[in-house]
Amino acid sequence: MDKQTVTIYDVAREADVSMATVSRVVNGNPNVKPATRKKVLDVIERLDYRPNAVARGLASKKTTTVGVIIPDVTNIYFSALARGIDDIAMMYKYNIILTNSDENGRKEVQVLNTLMAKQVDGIVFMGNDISDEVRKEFERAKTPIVLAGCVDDQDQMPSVNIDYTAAVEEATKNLIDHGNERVAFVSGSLDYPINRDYRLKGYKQALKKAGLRYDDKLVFETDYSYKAGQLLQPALQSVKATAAVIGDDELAAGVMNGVTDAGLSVPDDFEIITSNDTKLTEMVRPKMSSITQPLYDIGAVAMRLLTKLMNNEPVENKTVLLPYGLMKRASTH
Amino acid sequence: MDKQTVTIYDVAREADVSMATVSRVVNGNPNVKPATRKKVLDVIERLDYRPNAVARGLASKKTTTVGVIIPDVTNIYFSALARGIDDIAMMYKYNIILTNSDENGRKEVQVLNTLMAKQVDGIVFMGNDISDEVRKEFERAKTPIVLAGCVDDQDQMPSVNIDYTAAVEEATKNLIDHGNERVAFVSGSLDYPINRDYRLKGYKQALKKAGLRYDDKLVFETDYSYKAGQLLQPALQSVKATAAVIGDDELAAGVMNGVTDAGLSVPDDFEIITSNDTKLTEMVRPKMSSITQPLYDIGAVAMRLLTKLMNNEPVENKTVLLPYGLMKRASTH
DNA sequence: AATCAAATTGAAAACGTTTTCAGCTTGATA
DNA sequence: TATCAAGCTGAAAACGTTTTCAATTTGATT
Repeated sequence: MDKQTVTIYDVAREADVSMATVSRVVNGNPNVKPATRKKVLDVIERLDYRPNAVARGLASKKTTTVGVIIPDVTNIYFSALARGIDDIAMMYKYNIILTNSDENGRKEVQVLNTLMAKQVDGIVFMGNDISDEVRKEFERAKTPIVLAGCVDDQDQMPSVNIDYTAAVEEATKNLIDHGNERVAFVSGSLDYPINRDYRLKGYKQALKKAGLRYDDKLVFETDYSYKAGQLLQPALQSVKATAAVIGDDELAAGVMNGVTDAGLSVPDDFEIITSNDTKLTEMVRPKMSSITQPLYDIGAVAMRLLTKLMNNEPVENKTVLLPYGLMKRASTH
Repeated sequence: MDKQTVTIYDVAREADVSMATVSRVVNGNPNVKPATRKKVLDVIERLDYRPNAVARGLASKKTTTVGVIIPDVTNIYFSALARGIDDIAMMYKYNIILTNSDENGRKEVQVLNTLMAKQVDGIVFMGNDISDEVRKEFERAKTPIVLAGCVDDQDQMPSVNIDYTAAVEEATKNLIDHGNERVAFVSGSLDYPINRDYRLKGYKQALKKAGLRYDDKLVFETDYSYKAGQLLQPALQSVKATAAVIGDDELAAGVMNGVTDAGLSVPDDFEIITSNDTKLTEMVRPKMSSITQPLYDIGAVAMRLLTKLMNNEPVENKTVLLPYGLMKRASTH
């Protein structure tokens, strides 16, 4: 039934050497006489021997596997990060255990436990928020953890992000400079520090510098979904907003289509700047102006940082900010 | 440095029982006296003991981990399947090792090897094609494999799909019924059986039944990308196509925007039906009519099927076809 | 030929579980 | 009270590697 599995012991016997020697050649240890190496390699080939990574993991206490916690793979923003993570992981011979958390604290805790149980060598965590329970798990972890596209308001964890405050400030300023006096701030939950402490702060700063009064009627807290955006149009109109900075591309697409479907023109009647510069921004009409973020790179750099941490290599800067930009497309003047 | 790790042995000692008993209570084996169970659970709690899944995997020969090979997580079609896979996996207490293959045969083979080395209990494979080398790896695998959104032209592997031929035939017929005599077929590589043997076949059947001549000038073979679609407009115009059935939503969005940007009207001058019914179809203007597929379910069902295979449960039907539909939106009359 | 360091090798002990099998308890039944 | 089955429990052998440490071999040097 089960296909026969050949072990290091079989190879040792056939090659007439010890397991230790086989282990050495498999692991590329140079302390093996070339002739012996060849002999062993031949047997390995003949028997079609594959080292068992689980046994290896147990003996060496390294699994070459890292955990990745993602809110939802289906979200184009996070999947771009995930792609960066996986590519770099592969480059460094790691595999990735990917799990969707739905930003659900309980699920996150549970997943963290499973990952630790599986002895992953490290973890990349994505999400908008780090709940207290999650933070507690982070602390008990025996394993390095880095945050990607996820801000730590207590500034303890290694992380890779952009300067959301500055980016939103710049975007808001841009809209104000176009003559908009009532710029809406459309965001995901303000319980998330990334929105409350960073993005909103940037928005307020821009207002202040422009001498505009902050009006919390212009702040819209919703969830990151296309649908939510679409339904926002009446509310936006009722507060006389003529522009919006929006925290997520799908949400922005929703807002834009809501506005457009209501017969208004983007950008003539309503200007929009979104935040993540995913490929969605180019697919939608008009194309959306956006804060640009190096999405793939955020994931890639996070994973690279993690490899250093896992190797106990010195790390100059544990919280890295990647450069952002502002990409003008057709949803702004 | 390394935080102390507590083992089953420590628990056994503290609770004054054997490892076997600890193992039993951890695994919920009923053959333990309630008093003993409580005693052990208390110690587990006190020492904060977590079973080591790697050791467990070695001893039990089960890792509760499955491999998932995906062309690109960033592709909204595949990420929808992936989400279905992960949810069901979690429901059955499995984790997922996710790796991007880029449809690259060599990478696929390499990944399969890593997955087998890591002793995954099963594999879900996504992709447009199964190369000979990949098929060979499938055959040596000691582990069940199921295909999701991936067709096996040799009809040997367990798989979950929709009836692409019938779906494309219906879509094409719909376009023809609207009076289009020159319906283009825009597809990914025709090296992929899913396109060559299934979708194209449906297209031809519809033509035939409508008494229209098959013209290979109307068949466009390209890659699944927005950009590729956008660039297709001049070619489509030069062969006087007035409608198209398109094999991928991003590609379709590209075609549609290409057509629109060239000053033509969709659907008045050009009708479009796309294939995957991802959320993109709703975000784009006009919204795209599409063949509907239960994307999430394809992944979910594939994973469910895999769990049965992993448990050696009897399976009635190894190649399942889920129902498809046709969703009329604004890109067709 | 003797010597010594370096290069190669192997024996055996981890690694932390599960699982088998035999033995011990227990309580009910005859 | 003797007997027996059922319920619990523990000892120890896997599982398939890596790793340590000592032993052996080798080759150059004197």
